[in-house]
Amino acid sequence: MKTKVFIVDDHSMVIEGIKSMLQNEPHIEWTGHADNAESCLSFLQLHVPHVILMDINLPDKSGLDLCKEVILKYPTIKIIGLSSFNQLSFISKMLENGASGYLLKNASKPEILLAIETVMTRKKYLSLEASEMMKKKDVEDAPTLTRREIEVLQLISEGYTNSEMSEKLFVSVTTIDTHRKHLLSKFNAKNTAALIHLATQMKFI
Amino acid sequence: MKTKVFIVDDHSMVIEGIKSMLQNEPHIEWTGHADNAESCLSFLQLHVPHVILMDINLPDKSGLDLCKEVILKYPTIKIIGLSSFNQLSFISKMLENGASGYLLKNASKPEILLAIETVMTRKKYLSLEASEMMKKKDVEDAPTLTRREIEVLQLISEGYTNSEMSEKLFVSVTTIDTHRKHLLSKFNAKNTAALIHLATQMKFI
DNA sequence: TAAAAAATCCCCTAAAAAGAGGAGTAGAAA
DNA sequence: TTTCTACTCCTCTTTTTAGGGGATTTTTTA
Repeated sequence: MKTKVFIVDDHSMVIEGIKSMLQNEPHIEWTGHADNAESCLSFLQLHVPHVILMDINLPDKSGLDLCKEVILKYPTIKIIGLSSFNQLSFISKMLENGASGYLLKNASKPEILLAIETVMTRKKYLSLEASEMMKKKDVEDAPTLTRREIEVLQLISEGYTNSEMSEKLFVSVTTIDTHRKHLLSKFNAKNTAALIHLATQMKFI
Repeated sequence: MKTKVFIVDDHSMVIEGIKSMLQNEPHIEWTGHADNAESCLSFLQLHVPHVILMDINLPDKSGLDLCKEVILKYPTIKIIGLSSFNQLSFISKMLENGASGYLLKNASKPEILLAIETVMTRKKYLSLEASEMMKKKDVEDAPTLTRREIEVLQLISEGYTNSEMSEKLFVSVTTIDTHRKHLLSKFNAKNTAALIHLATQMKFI
């Protein structure tokens, strides 16, 4: 079965570029294109593709809103967000709004084909660059920890209590307590639970 | 410039399959194949390809060792590990030994092309399945949580105390306490810190 | 519809963590 | 040489969590 692909983008260059890449692919059927949200929606009333490659910046409506709308009306359609920018906020919003994938506009032919193939099997596809972005997320505002703090943090996450740590590290319980307080304030965490959650997400542990 | 690709695998079916997929690709030059480590190494003395697709299980030597050896002698060569198994230990060892990528033998044509393209630009490529594996790790022994438990778990990780949660969820503090106890026992965690650490790693939160 | 699972509520005690202070020492960097 | 940072140690009080029970009422689901 051929995968029916549709594209919405207001730059004809992008449309032509991708079209020429996909045109001769045996497993792809090019169903058409639209250069704005309005005409995309009217096309969908006549014909429902499997996959829509959707620009995030459209003239009449943001791709984010269009994405939400399309998914609501046609839940089977897989949407792959297209953008020139590798901005985290775009990527995550697009996925929140129901998109199955995200590609940069300079994506290569094999990458586009892989993305289409991947979303068709009910999986998500993020471009390498995009998934890198998703990974780092909060690494920006990660605090700077001292050697001892990292050590204590690690032990806390393993379930050690203060007194157990003090024995393990040959220091007083109050010392451990101090490190712990410093960790809480550096991470701006209300308590241990929040601390460990943040620290784990930020890959400290 | 064409990318010179070489393959080492003792199954001729795999070689033929991949060869037929890559043969007519304009950017790929098929330089040949070997069915064991020995003949691979002697081929490399005559001709250095850009990319080697390397099986992990070879008759005379493990792909892991061959990988290390090739990288040592020819540091410019990019190696993509091939395996039928999606085993975490293989994947990580292959990468430790200098490989630039990892593909399952049932990889599709676009995925192979993308992998080659990706490693050629000095980046790493892991198959979707492989990178999923790298992510989830311990998901196997993840406990089954109830709706309420997940809800409470989430709030704990955000730093809520029992009394705060009881207000938020309109239940008694003792109820929250019970959910908490169940969480600790389900995760086999000694305390909240260990609980949140495990739950975060297992992507519950 | 009956049994199982989930969610709710309660008791008690002990242990651990949080919050608020202050303070001395060794070593590195300015 | 001074200043800064990391590491260490302390007291005291309050809050929160853990560990041990037990019990009732809704929902699921077989």
